[in-house]
Amino acid sequence: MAKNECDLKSCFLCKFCLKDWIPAIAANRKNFEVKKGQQLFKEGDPAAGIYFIYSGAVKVHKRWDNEKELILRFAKTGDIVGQMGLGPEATYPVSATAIEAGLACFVDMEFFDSTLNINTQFTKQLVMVLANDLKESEKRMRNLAHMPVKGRVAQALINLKNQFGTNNDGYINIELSRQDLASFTGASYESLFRVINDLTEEKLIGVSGKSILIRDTGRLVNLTAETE
Amino acid sequence: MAKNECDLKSCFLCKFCLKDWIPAIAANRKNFEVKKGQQLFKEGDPAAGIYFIYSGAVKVHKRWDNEKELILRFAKTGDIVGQMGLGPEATYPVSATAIEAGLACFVDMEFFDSTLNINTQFTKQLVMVLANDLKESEKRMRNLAHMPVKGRVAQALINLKNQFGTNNDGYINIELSRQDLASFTGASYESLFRVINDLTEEKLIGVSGKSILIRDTGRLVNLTAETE
DNA sequence: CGTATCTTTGAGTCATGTCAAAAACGGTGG
DNA sequence: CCACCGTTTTTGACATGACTCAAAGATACG
Repeated sequence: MAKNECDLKSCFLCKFCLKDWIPAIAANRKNFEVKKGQQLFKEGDPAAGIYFIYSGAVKVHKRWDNEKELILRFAKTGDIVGQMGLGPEATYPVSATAIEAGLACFVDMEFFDSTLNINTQFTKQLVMVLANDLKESEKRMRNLAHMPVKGRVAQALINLKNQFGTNNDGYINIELSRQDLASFTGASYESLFRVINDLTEEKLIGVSGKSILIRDTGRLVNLTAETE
Repeated sequence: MAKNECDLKSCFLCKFCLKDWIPAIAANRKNFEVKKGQQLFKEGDPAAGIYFIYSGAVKVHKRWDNEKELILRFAKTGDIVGQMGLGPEATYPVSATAIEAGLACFVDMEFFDSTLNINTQFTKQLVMVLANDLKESEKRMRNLAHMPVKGRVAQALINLKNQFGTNNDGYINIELSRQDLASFTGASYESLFRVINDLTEEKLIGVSGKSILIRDTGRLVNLTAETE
């Protein structure tokens, strides 16, 4: 393999980049290992650049009140993190923290920006990614406003299953702390706990340690529609 | 003015488009008047294309439950609507309805897509717009999860003032029904009503019909920080 | 084996939504 | 100009979902 080609198949950056631009990427990217719990950046930091996740998992979250936070979304292999640092404001509006060790790639904003100027296909792909994130965000926003906690937990579990898939036993392929799951659904720790209990008793899900198994997708989906 | 040049200064599409692409735009766009209350599209509709708002005001909203909705954002002169129709899903995930009469421009998805392929500057601008929308959306999401209604109303009023400005008397330059204001803050009609009352009594705002005047920005901003 | 960190449970409180009904408003047509 | 009807505003009472607080069990861990 040529030294200046991307050796990582799931590199969003390389996948959609011009052939003759790839050497420049190789020269400008910084690959590095990420430890569990490591913070890639936090809200308020100067927006230094964009991160591409090769492996592992990262939570993107936003604080409220020094105590509470909301997890906005998760990024895993092939996803981008830090794109909200784009635009005139020079700081990240959110934080990004690894929940699973892995490998990431950093590209500084200046180089990223020049890529956007040069590479239409890449920029277009970014538009698609952002449009999708926006769609998801607006859907969750609506849910936060109108859907009760139980439905939101159901929705969160469905989303997690879609994003991370399941292992051999059918358990969702991500281990989240209860606290993180609560922050992801926008509920308190205790509320989440009780709902998880309910769902287990009603046999909609199964729990083993931190792993969660969806037993009855149909009824879980019903919870997300509720009054309809 | 040449017939094939864009005659509308606030056309996002033309402003960032290549000179030699503008004739193609002129041939492919459809300008039309929008009446108050007119629905540009509704969620579930096939994503036919993108709308550019020249004048007037449009709300972008998402239903819940046939009764309730959340207003996600407003679009006015220079803004784009329908961009969430981008991507593999062929339907709009939201609705767009005029709250003020005005002028809009429609470009079908196919042509829009080919513009994205050809015009890097335009595509890059779109990235910036989307990144900004995403930022705003995620902020509001966090607020919906953790900020009490009063703070959200305060935030909504501040946002409206920033987006629409004020008229000679200092009143925010948009007339929203109370119902719409409630849907925008993610609260019930009655809750919104009581909060507006409170704020008026506390002399943070003034109300005249549907128009609202911000009297004390400082204390209003405090409400959005609350416990900090 | 003791200390710290999570889990689990219970009880109490409060913010917000719901429901219902009265009052005010606005337009329309006679 | 007024009587009427539909809509929006305003108010009160109430129900309840969800958060908070606090404390007792577990579990991990050095």
